[in-house]
Amino acid sequence: MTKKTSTEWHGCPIRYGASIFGDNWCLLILRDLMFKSARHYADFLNAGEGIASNILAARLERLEAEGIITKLRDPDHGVRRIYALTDKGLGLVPAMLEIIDWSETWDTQTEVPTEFAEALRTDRRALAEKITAELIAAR
Amino acid sequence: MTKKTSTEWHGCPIRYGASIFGDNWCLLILRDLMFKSARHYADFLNAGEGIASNILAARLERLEAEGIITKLRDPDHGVRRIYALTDKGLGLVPAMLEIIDWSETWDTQTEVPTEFAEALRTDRRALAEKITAELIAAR
DNA sequence: TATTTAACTTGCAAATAACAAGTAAAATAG
DNA sequence: CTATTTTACTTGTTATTTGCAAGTTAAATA
Repeated sequence: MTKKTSTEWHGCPIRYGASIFGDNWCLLILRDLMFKSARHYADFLNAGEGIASNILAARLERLEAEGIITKLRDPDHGVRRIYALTDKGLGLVPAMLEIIDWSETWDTQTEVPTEFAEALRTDRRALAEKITAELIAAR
Repeated sequence: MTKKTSTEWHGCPIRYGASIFGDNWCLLILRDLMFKSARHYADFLNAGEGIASNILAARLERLEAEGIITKLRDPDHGVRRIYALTDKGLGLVPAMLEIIDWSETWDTQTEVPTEFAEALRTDRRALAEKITAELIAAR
């Protein structure tokens, strides 16, 4: 039996992962960063999910503190900040793709573009690398 | 650019996934089911994370309502219930493995057994299938 | 110099979680 | 066959978090 014992798994990876992944708003912010080209505060605020401004600020701060995103001045517009995924944040792309695949498989309401679903099924690693490369190019 | 538009991604897979994955306690319950052979209410309650009994009951109900777990009488002990992953729940094993891998990679505190980490890196699909097969055999 | 833009902050009401204790049904012990 | 224990919850209360509406601040544009 593949089994955890409390000694073998002392620093539990799921518990750590849950500190970021186990939060509804963090997941949606990461989605916007990865798949919706969100970069500015207002992008997340107006992403259509209805996140409150104080909650958004708190989550961005948490993600930054965890080293998952960076917050930098926008050189084109000094009052703006640009939020971007760090390498650690980009490391979550494969996990996100798994969740997308799972939702597509099991939730009838979920509608993923055919092209994307196809890429997910046929060459997931390539898709992850493509998305990652694009995000690196854009930052 | 790989990009979501609101029309193409109407039933958003991340939003759906977040309804289960985006919850700390749900993630830990799924972990216990997948990797710690948890089956009974008390197993989750005493998993060491300190979940409150009312919260546990609420989460188990939600997971059951979402079709991710089943709740059945224990034939050996009528007052007991056995909680087990459905096929839909088993479908989350790969996503969980991605999170484990990510935590192992990026969190210094996380300690995954060497054998497990090795299997994760060399043959992830095989590992997912092995875990899934074991869980099916046990239910 | 005055207004607007963009990123937050603040204060408060409502919802959710955590804590401690209690209940109910079935099993075991005497 | 009755009394105790086991197991899975529920209930009531307090603490924490969220959601909402409005306000603040710094930089850009008019």
